[in-house]
Amino acid sequence: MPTENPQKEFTKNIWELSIPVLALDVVIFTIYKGELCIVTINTTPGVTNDHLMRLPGGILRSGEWLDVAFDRILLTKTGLSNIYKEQLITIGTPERDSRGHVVSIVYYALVDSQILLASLDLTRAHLVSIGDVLSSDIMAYDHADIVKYARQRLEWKMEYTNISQNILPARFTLSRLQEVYEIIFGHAFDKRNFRKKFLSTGMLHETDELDRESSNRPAKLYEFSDKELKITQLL
Amino acid sequence: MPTENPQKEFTKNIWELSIPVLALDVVIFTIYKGELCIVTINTTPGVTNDHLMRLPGGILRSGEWLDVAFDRILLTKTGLSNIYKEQLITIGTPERDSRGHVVSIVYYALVDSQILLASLDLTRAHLVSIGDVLSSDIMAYDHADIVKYARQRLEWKMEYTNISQNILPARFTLSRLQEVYEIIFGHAFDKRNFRKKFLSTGMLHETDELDRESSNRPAKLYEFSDKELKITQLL
DNA sequence: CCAAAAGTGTTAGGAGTACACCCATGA
DNA sequence: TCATGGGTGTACTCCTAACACTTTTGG
Repeated sequence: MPTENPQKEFTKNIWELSIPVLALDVVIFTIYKGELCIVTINTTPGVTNDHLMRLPGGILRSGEWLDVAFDRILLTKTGLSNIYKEQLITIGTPERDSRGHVVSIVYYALVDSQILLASLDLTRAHLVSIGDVLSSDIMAYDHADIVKYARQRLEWKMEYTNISQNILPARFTLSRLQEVYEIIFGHAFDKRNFRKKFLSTGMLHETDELDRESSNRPAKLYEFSDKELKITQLL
Repeated sequence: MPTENPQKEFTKNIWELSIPVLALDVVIFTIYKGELCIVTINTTPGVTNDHLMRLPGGILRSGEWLDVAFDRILLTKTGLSNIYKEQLITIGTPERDSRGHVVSIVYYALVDSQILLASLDLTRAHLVSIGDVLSSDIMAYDHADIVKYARQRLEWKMEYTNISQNILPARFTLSRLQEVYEIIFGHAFDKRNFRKKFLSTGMLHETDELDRESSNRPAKLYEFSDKELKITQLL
């Protein structure tokens, strides 16, 4: 039963209220060692089968804006902050969590792996490849289904928007951009056509900087001209 | 403060709880008298400025599946049942409702106007054209913004799926289908190209029935071959 | 027989796709 | 000088878009 002061014993009593509890979960995508990966955290021991992973998530507080809750939960669960996100879906099946009725607002997010690794708290969070998530039962609740759905949405969005900039560093070579697309779509693209298409959209801006990392011919570095989401058929 | 028996005094006390209240709202689209319209209901007197309309909506109950809540709220607020819907977005800005923090899961739905008019409870619900919704301040809260967003999503979905079947009767003429597209997109399409394109997708199935309503040459009636959502570039 | 909507093909231009060689650099 | 990835153009095919007349019916 609810207490006289619900704010004080928040986590203890919310499960006993007469309305569903609102949670927020996020599928954080990055590209790491040539694979599309997501960030997972350990499940609370005792609540689900141990050894299972879950998506970073937490409970929304009263009066808290969704964006604020997102940042708070992201930071406390993974150590990350200020990453690109979009709302994906809200899931409300009552049986999802054994503790009570949880309705979960799910986001997906994109982050460059360099930025990710610089602030990810590896004592709590891990990187798992999409292949592993979808082929083995390592995710608790229905989180593997959510990841599958998020991956599909990501693919669609990559086809007709400039969101790929959020999974890359600010400056990148066209070969790297193409590699990102090939990893996410799971097949190769023709180099000349890919460049032609992408450059013709006007979404990219050529810098006067060269990539000096490789021991081959240095590649030109590009950046996206618009930081905002822009819609253009790409592939 | 919460009572000893929150279930009993449900609507009175939920505003005082420590977590946000979850609501469900729906933008119901139909085509009526050559215009794209939505269903609105009156706002509760005293809660907002009177004379304002709002989207049909209600509070989600604990343990209630989203689909069940949707059907319940739809029926009690409008008299409708069993209509096509998709989840649109979840909005959680704390200031939306003056009574407290409401997080609202918004759906959009499509229904043929004949079916709509057969069961819509006109004492509580009304039809308003999209033009009126967007050009005048007749919607309470942020509901006009939601409608605008829903209309955009509808347009996108019409471009590459077979959802238009849900705003039409089971059998319809190609001219009627084209008219629906012209109303929603706000411009004319070439008759021959439109038919060619639509028929080439294989989404339509020609029946042996003719439309005998008009005083002109009777048109063939078609139906969609798949009831499920099917994805194909259309326009 | 007239008015009104149904129904039907062709062509020209643009976009997409397939394809192979030279270039610049560091080791 | 060699290995490696960077960078470029063309031809063919397919899809898109523009366009006008004949057919069928009810009144």
